[in-house]
Amino acid sequence: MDDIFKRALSGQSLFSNRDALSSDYIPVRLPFRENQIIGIGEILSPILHGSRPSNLLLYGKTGSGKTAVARYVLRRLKGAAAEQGIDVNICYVNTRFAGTEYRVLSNLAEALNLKIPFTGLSAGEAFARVESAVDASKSNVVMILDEIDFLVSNYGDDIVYELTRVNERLNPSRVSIIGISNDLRFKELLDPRCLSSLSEEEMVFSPYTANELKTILAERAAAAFYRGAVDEAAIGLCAALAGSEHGDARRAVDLLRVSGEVAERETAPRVEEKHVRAAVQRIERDRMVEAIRSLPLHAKLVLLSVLTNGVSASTGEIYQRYAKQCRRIATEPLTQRRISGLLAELDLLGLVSANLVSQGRYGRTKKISSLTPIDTCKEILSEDSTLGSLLT
DNA sequence: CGTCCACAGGAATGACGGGCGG
DNA sequence: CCGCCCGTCATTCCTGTGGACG
Repeated sequence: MDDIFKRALSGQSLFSNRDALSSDYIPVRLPFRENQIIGIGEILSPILHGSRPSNLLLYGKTGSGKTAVARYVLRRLKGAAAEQGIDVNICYVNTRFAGTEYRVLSNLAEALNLKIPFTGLSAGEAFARVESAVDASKSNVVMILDEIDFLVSNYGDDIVYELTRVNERLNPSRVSIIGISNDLRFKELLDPRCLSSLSEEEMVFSPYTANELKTILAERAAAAFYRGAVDEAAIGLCAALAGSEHGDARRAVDLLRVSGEVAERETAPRVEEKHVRAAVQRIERDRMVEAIRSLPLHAKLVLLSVLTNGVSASTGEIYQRYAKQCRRIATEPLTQRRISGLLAELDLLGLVSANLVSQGRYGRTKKISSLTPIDTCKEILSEDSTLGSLLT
């Protein structure tokens, strides 16, 4: 332990500023997004002479810089407005992290320095409070609704619609909305009345190319690591791995950070390609471990049933097995309908693969097979004391 | 060419633990 | 303390369906 601290103190650490690789870091420069930055700046600039800017919709796949660009421009705008004595409030909410309609509202309220109990109010009441907070602020409020496609596809467009209409009732406060969507077909989900007011302006973010990723990573690396602490080949590999997916910059940056941590832990003098490869494994494993750990009991039981069932099995077979496991630990099994739902969730988490197959005369079912290494999986499941006796 | 299997997956509903304002 | 509303998880009931079998 002393050694670790000593090394950290004596400057053996590879990171000079690890935060530069964290997910909510907004870099000083956003290469390859100049056009979007200027475009959004122009769209929002009416704020500076006291009128309401158009609402705006940003499209693009994950890690294409939408969020970073939006936050970057708003930060600059806020600064410029402050010089003019204009008050700008920025509310950023990631609707998927927020989870529910209600929590989106509560996050918006929080950004306006309004405390809303995390449960207990009706959605209407919560909305009214947000609105009155906006009113009371007597300022320009810009709301960024990140991953807005999640909100709309799960909870409908009521909130979005109401938010776009708030301006009709408020004076002098003004609300403008920046919606950010990962789903390019998002517009189809939206009611036309809502669409026209939300997407007064639109902007598409195309994925970064592998070369662009490389430049971006090099800049981040320069900010985050000491000089010479990262091999250029390692950066190239990070970029290539993330680029082969769809140019996801967030993934690339995460990968680089974890690579750095791996290298640091083995006290390597610099980050090399092998550390990147190890990082890929670690990220995947961590994701899996975390996913399994946070599973509720019955989902774990279902997962266990899938694991112990050889290559692949139908929903019905899994259910039989699951019910048996339940009896062994004296737990009331859930219904098959529910298990079907849990299997779908496990599929979504990537812990299990479920494929719909039709066997004609012999019905239609999902063929379920495990995607996770059985041993690691059991190891994590065995942390749950209620499952202990099932794992021998 | 229709039947009918073995489920998928939507909708409505309810139990539960929690917090609200009065 | 009450009546109300919340989100979450689960149940019940339901309609839908691809294709081998007859």
